[in-house]
Amino acid sequence: MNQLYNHREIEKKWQDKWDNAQVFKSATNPKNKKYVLDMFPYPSGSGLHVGHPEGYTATDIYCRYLKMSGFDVMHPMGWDAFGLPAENYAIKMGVHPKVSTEQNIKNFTRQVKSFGFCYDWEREINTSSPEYYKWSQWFFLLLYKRGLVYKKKAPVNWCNSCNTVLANEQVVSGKCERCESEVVKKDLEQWFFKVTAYAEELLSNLEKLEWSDALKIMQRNWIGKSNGAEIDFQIKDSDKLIKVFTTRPDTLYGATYMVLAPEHSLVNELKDKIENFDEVAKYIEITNKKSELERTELNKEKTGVELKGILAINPVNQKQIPVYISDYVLGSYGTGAIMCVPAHDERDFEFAKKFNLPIIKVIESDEKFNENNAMELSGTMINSEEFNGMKSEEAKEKITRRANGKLTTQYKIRDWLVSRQRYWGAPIPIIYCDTCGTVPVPEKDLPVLLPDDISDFRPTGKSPLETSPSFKNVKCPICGKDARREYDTMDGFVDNSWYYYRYLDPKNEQEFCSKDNIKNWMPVDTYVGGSEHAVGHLVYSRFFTKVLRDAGYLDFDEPFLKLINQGLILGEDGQKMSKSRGNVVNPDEVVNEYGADSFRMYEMFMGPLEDSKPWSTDGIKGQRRFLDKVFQYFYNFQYGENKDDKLLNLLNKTIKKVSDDIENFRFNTAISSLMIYFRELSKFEKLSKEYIDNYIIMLSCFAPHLAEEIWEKLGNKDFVCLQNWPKYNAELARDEKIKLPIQINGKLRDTIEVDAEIDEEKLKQLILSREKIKKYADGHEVLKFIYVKNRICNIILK
RNA sequence: GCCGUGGUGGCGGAAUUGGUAUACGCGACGGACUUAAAAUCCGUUGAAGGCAACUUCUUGUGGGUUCAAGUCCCACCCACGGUACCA
Repeated sequence: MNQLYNHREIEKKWQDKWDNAQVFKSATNPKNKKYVLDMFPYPSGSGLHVGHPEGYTATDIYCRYLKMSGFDVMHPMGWDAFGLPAENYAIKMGVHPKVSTEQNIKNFTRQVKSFGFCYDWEREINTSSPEYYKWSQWFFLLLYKRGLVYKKKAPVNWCNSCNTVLANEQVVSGKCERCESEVVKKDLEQWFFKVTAYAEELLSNLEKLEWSDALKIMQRNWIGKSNGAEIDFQIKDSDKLIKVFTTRPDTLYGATYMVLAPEHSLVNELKDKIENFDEVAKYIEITNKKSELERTELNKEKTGVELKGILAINPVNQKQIPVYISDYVLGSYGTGAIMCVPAHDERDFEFAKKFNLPIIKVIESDEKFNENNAMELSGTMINSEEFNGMKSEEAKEKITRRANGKLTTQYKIRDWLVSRQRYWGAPIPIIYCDTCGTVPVPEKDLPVLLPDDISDFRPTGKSPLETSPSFKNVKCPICGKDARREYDTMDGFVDNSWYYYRYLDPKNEQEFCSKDNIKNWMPVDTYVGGSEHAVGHLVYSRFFTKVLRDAGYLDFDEPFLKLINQGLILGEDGQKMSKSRGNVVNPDEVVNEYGADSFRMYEMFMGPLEDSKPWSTDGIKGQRRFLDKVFQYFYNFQYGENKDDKLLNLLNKTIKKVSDDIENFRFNTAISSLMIYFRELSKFEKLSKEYIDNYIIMLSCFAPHLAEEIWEKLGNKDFVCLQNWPKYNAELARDEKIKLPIQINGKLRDTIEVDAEIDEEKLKQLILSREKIKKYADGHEVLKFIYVKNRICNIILK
């Protein structure tokens, strides 16, 4: 009689039991700590995506394994609840963001809990709660105190649909990462965090992290370090200078013109001297109207306008060269102005061709130099007076000195724009007083609460906080006179740049986290999440940690030692899951129909964690089938005294394989070995405890509910998740007899079972006397006999 | 364009890091059970040829190194991800 495995009953039962017994509570005084962190989710309105439990199952298996192996594990979960998605959802549904966020968190909690993950729920955090965002505001003040926050009017990314500014990291190929509308530039006064102050360290410390090379390279490119020189060009008949940054000071003798970014301040300063200012002004206006996307469009023909009447003087040879403005020069990088060497820079070359500017070669290289291209390699100097004949690399420093320039370094990374003209975020803790100016809110007055007396959260381009009378007016903390608060709120990324500290001390009202707790648990040993945060969250978190270190709160440099990026789970059609494609898989339905254990097993079995892979409903059925068989087998099983050497050998191999695989996050092959062992195991009716218990313990990481149920059925006390992880015995895992493949001239012709310790000469005799081999070998001379121990044998015949 | 990752059966993938390619799972086909279907169980399953034992071919393409290549080297093609005139 087949006994059905009732996942709904069993999973609920064990989740409650774990809860009541508080088995996943983390230690207060860890000796042997491991901090395993998941990227916490945005509690969006659409509920959990099947991609979430992929990473969460991976860390869950790992944590269960670590616990059973004797480690004190920190494994928390929480909600990244502030930010645009939560607010946009609330506006759409016509409710207060607080209400919808609470609903969503409730739903997410139910969903996450349905998988039986071993989180310590007492540490749950919610970034939109005042107890949490008080400390986000405190971080703002800490940075302010340390000179790492400033307010500046600057051209910033503006999303016309979300009606707010965006950080560079939130602009994806010229579009808003949230709503995909085109992003335009606007001149606005905004708050920035000075991430650039740590650019060099953010770059150099990457080396000591156990992150994938791909991810490190992404960060390296984002930080974008370039070594070069700053050189001043005097403007003729003026006391003004054009300062340029170049990575190729060696090409200075080849500079035939200069270009300023259209937004460069010199353009206005030189207004009176520019003979064609009308034309120039028109060009600037057209540029301003362009969206970021249009301006950076690929293969666009170069445009620009000469500043007539303006000439710059090359500091090395006093040559007078024309000055242009063009949108191929960015105002935000370097000095916003460049010297142009068309012979040795592709973009300058294109521009020079179009405007008929002279092209002077100053470097020769062995490589062939096509007349339709710029030669961008290094080589030997020519046309450069006393530097001729010198290696160009060597000339860089010498020419810089000759030009009175200085060697410098530039980074692509920009300071982090943190102001948002939206409601659902932590208010920026700043007060504006007519007498005292910009005044930070005193720490004792934190948190600055989000006001409740706002009815309309729709984005208008100005923060909705401005419409709240209770929020707006405040007394100046210094002089006590009437003042007003900053209306803008902070980017949600501010909240999630430090959440991994708060988990360690979530109820502390005096500090963001006590020093003891930081010492006990940080840094994070293993961090798992999607690669979409490669340059945003992961850069900001590293920045926050470095600031905390310099402020004396901690003594390490990096928050996340090891990082694993799980791949995307695609729809059954191989495309990215989306509502419009109709290929979204709802985890609730899957858990309800097949159970959390089947879901967990399936997602781990799909393939390597890091890979993107398509969902398959048949695939999850297969896992359910396997678990059914396991349940079936153990349902009526009773321990006996029976032993079997072959099975014991396989058990020890399986323990080794599964342990290694879990430590390296290779869960697909771990499950495969668990299946292979079960196939052999199930051939026996009775077996002694070790064949069974060790197996159930291993299985409990992957299918914890089922494993507990079987464990209990077999009459065992206590939870299976509190058992010790099995140790493998190398002696028992070794094979005495091995199957050896035999090749003749590299082709497989035979296999032979031999003693593992057989010596080569004996083996050779044995093999050459075999009928199958004789058939090939007779009449041929054996040129070579290759034996790779326990691997293969290859006979080379003449 | 540049940078990165990857191309293995009908599908997801495995391969001890240079040593029996296709483990494990899915699907498909055949059989058992059933009035029938589902579920379950047993068997077959890279391709081609042969009644057969067996033979030949096969890891994106083309070369190379080696006793031996999915794995190493060179060239190319394709897919995915990142980036976007960064001077």
